[in-house]
Amino acid sequence: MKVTRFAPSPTGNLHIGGVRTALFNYVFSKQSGGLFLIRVEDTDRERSKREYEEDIISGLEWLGISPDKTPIRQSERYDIYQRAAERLISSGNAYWCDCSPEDLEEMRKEQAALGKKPMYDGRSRDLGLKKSENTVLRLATPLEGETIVNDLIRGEIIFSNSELDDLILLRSDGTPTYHFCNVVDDYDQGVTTVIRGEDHISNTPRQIHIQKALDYPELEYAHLPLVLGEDKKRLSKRHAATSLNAYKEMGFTKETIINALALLGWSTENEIFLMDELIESFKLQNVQKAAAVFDLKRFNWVSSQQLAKLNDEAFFDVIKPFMKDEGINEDSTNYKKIILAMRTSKTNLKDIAHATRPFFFELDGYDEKGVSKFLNESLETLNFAHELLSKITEWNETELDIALINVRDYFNLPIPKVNQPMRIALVGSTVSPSLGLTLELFGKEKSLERIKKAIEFIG
RNA sequence: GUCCCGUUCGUCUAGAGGCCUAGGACACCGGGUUUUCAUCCCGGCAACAGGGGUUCGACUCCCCUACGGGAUGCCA
Repeated sequence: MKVTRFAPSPTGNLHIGGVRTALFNYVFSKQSGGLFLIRVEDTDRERSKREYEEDIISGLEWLGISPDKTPIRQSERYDIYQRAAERLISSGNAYWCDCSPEDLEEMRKEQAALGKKPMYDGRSRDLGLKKSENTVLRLATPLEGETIVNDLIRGEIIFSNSELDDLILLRSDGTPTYHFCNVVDDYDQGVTTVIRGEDHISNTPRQIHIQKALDYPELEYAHLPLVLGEDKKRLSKRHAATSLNAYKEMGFTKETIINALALLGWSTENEIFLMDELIESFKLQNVQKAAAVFDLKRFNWVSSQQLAKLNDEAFFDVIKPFMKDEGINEDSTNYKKIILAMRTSKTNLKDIAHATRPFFFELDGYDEKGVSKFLNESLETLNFAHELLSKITEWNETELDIALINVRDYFNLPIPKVNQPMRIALVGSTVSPSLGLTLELFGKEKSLERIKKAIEFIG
């Protein structure tokens, strides 16, 4: 049974890369029948905000990535870190250091000048300093030997201990640092497997040192490849929308987002799947080592496939908020029929909802190309169609199709010559569902009115 | 600078030494179906970063180089 956790710092909205990390953690734990936990790493008091924390947790909740226990918040656990620090001090694994930031700055400069790796040289280590106003607590890390990280995705990664310096556990204001809290909390929460971004690889040996000093058991690690933008730089606002909310607002369903994100760095035979299928087939060992470029086109494709899987009622449910955004309510005439007719016209819910507008609102003009190509030469056709349609009493697709054939036959024209101008008249462009259906959806009155308007437009 | 991670079609990837004439998907291009668009179906284009080894044989193993990324913070 595996216990995993997602440990975001609430310094921004839930990021799409964060969602993927959380997803992999969730799936990995669930397939072992284990637990998925959330821990808010808000030790950076300057940048952490409660609203971000809420955004992150509710975003995951929306996706169905729910924690099995109430999320914990590091800022509320300082006494716990304090106790752990005291243990380290009494066991001789940590010591107080009074070097000022300026001292350290200078030290680094000197080392850099000599072509060495800038790092704290441990000068206070054996001074036996007491805690005072400007002291930080540092971990006494092994000077020799090596630390091996056994990564579930990458295999063994070996670090020479001489590369690592004595990291700060408690700042001079007494607050604990990231590495320290992270290790204490993973232990406290009973985490077995740490799945996180690749950018944490070099942090891992440091954290292992803290673990060892505290006598904690070893953890499993898996470092996920990063998500990149088109230019192969870390995905940021410059490339595309990065927040989960943005994708939600674009009209992607949670199934789409989960599916598409799982496919970033991981693959399986059947590329379209739902959460439980993912839990069944996911293998951490199959996760890619190299970073993956985020591609919105692929997102769109997954979306079209996921939407196609939805039955009518499920589709109405997911598109409802987007219809509302367009100002279209459920009680509008032919609401459901119109949605069904337009279902496959676009790849996401927002665009589909938008595409139904001509059925609900007055046209704000005609497509120019359509006008010049079809409408201008169709005065006679439209007049005739108007006359013919006005006589129809059974206003349904079948009858209307017959009428349209009659128009075509009367003028002996190819079908598009009749249908395209009609489409322009009705929806403003040459794109619409089957014309008989389109007419049916508009209803007799509205159809005739729009054809009339088009005639007037030409005239 | 030093340490660490990585590198297969434009993109996501399959590939665990011979099954590789390197497979699939998205995108793109062409064709078909369709009253338009979309859907759907068929076809096409297109990649092992470079160089050395090891081996009878290397996309697969080793080394070097190049390139990209990360770490090197009293940020997380």
